[in-house]
Amino acid sequence: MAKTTIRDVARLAGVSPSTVSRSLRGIGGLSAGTVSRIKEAAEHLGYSVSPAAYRLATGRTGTVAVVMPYITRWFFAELLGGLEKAVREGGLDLLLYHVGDTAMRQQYFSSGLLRKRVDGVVLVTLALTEPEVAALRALDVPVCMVGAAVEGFSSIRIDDVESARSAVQHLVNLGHTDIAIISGDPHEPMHFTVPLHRRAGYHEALASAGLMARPELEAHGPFTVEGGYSATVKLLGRRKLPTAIFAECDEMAFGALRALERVGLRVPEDVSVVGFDDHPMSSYFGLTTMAQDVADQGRLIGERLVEAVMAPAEPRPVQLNAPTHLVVRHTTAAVGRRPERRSGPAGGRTRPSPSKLPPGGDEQPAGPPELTGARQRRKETIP
Amino acid sequence: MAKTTIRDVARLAGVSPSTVSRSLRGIGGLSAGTVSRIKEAAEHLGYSVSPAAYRLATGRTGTVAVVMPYITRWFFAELLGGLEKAVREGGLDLLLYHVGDTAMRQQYFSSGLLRKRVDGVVLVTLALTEPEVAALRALDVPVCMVGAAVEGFSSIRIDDVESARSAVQHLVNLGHTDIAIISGDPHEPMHFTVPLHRRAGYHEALASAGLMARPELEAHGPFTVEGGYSATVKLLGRRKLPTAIFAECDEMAFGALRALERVGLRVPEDVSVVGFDDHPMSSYFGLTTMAQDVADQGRLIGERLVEAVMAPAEPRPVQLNAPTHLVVRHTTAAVGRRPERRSGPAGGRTRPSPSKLPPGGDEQPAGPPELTGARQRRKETIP
DNA sequence: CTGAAAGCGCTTACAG
DNA sequence: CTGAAAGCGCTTACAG
Repeated sequence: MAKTTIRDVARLAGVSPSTVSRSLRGIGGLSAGTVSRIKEAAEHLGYSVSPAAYRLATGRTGTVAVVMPYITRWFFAELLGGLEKAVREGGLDLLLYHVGDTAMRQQYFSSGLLRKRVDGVVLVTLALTEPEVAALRALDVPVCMVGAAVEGFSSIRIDDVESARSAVQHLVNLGHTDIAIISGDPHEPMHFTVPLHRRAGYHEALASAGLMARPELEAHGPFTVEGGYSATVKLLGRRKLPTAIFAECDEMAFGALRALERVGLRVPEDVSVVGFDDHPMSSYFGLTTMAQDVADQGRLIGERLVEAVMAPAEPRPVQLNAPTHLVVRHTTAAVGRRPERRSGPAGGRTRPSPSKLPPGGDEQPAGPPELTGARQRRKETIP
Repeated sequence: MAKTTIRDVARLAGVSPSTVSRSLRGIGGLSAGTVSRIKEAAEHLGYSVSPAAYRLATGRTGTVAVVMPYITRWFFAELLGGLEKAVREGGLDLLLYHVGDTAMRQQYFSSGLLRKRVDGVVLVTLALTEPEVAALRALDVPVCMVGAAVEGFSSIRIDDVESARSAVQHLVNLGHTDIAIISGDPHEPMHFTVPLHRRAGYHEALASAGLMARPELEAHGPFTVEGGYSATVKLLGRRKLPTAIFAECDEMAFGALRALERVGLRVPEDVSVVGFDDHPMSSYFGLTTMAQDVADQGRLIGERLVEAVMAPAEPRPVQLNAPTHLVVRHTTAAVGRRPERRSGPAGGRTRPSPSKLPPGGDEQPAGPPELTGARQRRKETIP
């Protein structure tokens, strides 16, 4: 059954293989009788074209590659979901490539692993070097980018700078002046641009409010809960305590909330927190955040790629801009709402001892475990 | 450059194409000089074999398919990460297929979309029907399963029944007798077996403790935060309130914690909660849970598939068993630790009014937003 | 409207 | 140890 060839179908239908081929691809004006006879024969034999032969004959693979630096992180899984849907609905197969570090990048780009293998590629949040761009161009297939843009390639992205600026502006509007940022490591080897841009937006907001950017208000770590936790721990160990924290992604914000909780700082009374993404768990935390629709970005760029792959002539690249919007929940509040800080300009607040800060792991002091509690209050804050 | 063929290499190296082919595949005893000359020529021309031609000539695709019903949910994203790594290290490509509903299943299995397209397949948590199994066998390639087992296919899975039983036994050991379960919908159309098995384990634990299974202690929803939230809301709207809840996955447990919080029930004082999976955010919640290493399962079955695909003769299928272990944190406690419930066997507890339960969405009453607070207490419960 | 033939770029017995 | 040739299963000008 799986071995049925176009010749078998031709024989059974009493026509030549070329006719079968044309008929199957719906080409040319075949007589209706012939067409239905062929269709029947093909059905009867359970025939399906050999992708390998088709590829060799036409040069088209019917496949696109998705290349991303993470798979399990929320943003990437979400994007992959949207992409897969669009790509499959477009009738193409999706090849998944994970490039987690610079060594893997080498492999993928310079050694041309994608060559002759795909009809299109989408790169996710990868900041391409010149040689990488050149290698991609040499592939001579449509290339799409998510979260970055390169001349000649289609792309979709949010405005990270402006979105971050606006998130921080929300904090400024609430009267905060000591606004910290927990960001991605600006020196990590993959050179992701997202953290850079969001940090730039943070600085813009500060500057336009006439606030100084102070190094002691910046800390970084990976875009994970743990990364946000440890970055916040660093922040809390310094001389100057922030009254607000901008987290470059929600996962980091979750970690920040955890760290603040552990040292007894209340959110938003003592510290406001704003995140970025609107992760599905953010509403649980009542997290104020800059929302983006990631699955939709995947869908849109996927459709774009399908279109480019299918088109007889490659259409001009387009730069799509995905929207973001601030979702105000309950982790941000005006500075004025923290009455206990009014007692003095500088001395009215006790700094938690950094030495008491626990690591981010699982181990915790014994004592009566209580997770919820605080009924009256919390009942109104968490959906 | 991308158009270089084996003939070009042969010409440049001064040998025949067949020799080039052999040399490149490391076959036969070629003279060292020839080999290096060929290698040089290939390098110089930037030659890489055409996958399509290779496939057509050998019948091997160098590709495996991963078929799963979800992409973004934690378990699946995590598994995919492990799989991708193993598959790529094995030198194979990974084709991703999402089959989200029964209609898509039809497509994938009956219409033989995978035919001649892959050298192997891994199906994730799909409960295959007989025709589907037959279609898969007709593919005549190694098939691996995750979270399910079929005669003749290799598989990896945890013991869901036993693991769930053991999680619930933990609750029994703490003296709980009114133990509820929030489970996957037993009647959803995809017929996933995981919820069924975990529910069976729950019933086993109950039975062996001499406890009655009571329908009013069961509620279900999808394996998501929202699913767990709404299932718990259902639970709390009934006559009989549980003193403990077993959530079939951690995401549901998060939703349960949220719902309990909202009605002012404390965890674990009023209600104990145990989850399943050990999601990375579980330690944040101090959630007691039955842990499994999902990425490792992906890696193991991926290696197994690679091995089967590469082997000259298909090795015998193996059934791998992945371990689980209970991680006790702070959402479970002995019944005796809830002093306020001692006042009376049945009347000592106020049931929260179900009418006050809000929907799972984002909207919440205004009022002073407070997320953390309860400093002294919480600081000891959350890592 | 339909066939016969060449060609896509490899691999692999088969000869030498 | 190395070539020449057939074949993998399609598609597509090229004839008719």
